[in-house]
Amino acid sequence: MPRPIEFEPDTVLKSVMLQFWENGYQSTSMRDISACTGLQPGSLYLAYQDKRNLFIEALDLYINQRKEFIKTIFGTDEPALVKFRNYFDLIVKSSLSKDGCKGCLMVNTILEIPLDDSEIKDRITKVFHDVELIFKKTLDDAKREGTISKSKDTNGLAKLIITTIHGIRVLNKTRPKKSTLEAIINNLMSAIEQS
Amino acid sequence: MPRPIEFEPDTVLKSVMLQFWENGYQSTSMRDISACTGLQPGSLYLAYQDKRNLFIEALDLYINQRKEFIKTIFGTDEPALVKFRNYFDLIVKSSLSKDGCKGCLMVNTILEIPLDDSEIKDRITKVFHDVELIFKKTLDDAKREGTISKSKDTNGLAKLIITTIHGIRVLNKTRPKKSTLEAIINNLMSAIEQS
DNA sequence: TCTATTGTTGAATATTGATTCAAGTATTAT
DNA sequence: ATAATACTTGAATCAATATTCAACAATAGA
Repeated sequence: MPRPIEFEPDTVLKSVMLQFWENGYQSTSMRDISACTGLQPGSLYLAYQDKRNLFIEALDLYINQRKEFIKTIFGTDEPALVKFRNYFDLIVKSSLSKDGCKGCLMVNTILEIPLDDSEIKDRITKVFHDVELIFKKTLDDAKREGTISKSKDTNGLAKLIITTIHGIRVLNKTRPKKSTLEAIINNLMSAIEQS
Repeated sequence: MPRPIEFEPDTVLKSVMLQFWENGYQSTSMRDISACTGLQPGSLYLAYQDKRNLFIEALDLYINQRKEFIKTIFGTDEPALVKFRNYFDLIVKSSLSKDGCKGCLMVNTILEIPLDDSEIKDRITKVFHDVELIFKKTLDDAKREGTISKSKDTNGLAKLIITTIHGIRVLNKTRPKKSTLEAIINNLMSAIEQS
């Protein structure tokens, strides 16, 4: 009976996500969103309630993409240290790409949102924690494979790794050179492998 | 001849800086600034031209405070590795304080400002670079003191350290536990000292 | 005391923002 | 075809924003 939707939800949400990623939450106006999606305010509000909710849906899309990305790297049966090397190489590669300066939407968001918006903050914090856990498990694998010392604090090392990744996302805003990123990664890899 | 200024510029600029630090550039309105300083719009605009310029002056105040902080730690004649330990301890301490979740105004800002605002971006990038250089020199001191291996890549290690600090500033938004921060720092210290 | 100069006030302005809504439109079941 | 339903349109609304300005006030030199 009803009139069918004219836009493709996946396409629209992706455009919205890219817009928020590039300009941040506050600096993206509903008019920008109207422009980049081709949807009029009425359609946007009917489909997504309000700006904040639209943002959350866009953020979720980003988060799911990231989770997929992590899974494709750490879900393989490669040696643990190779997984890290592959992951770091891709981080460097994306950092150097045209869009590298956009950083990470989760990192950008957690710094931008008001301190009291715990819904969004908790969503992002949870992802950080999940990723950290994947790092820890992979480091434990490395122990079992005999490629890192049994005495390593894999828990703390996992925390250092994700913290460094966050730091690189900050650094990306300054358009770092390839040699800079590689130096960071090489020293981080040394910290993982050493002793 | 002229009527003298009624407010204390240092006090006003400090209030403004704290406001921007807590809420970010976009989320701080001129009305907020009027409220937190007690100055009326007319006075603010006469003294500081516009919001962006006021922000830059507040940012400069923050930057100078940070430079002082770094100088008090790395300008001493303590052993190089003790300087780093002292610095990290203070980072942890401030991260755990009530205001720790505010992060670092420079990090917050470089993520929030539009990608094309190179004046502010370059100002912050330069500070990051200066700090990195202090780290590198201190690491070179450590080599001379014989507390780290001569084969260490002090340049890259300095980059890893500042990147980790940036990462901690991101992490601070998630209200990390003391043990988390200490684990990161301990593993970073290991990376500095090892082999 | 008077005047030139600069600081202060807070209401007014002009712009932009998110959001709403009345009117129109496309579909499908009848 | 028609009715019922849900989507689309884009102008209208309402609040908030940065900024300006005319009136007033305080100082210091004459």
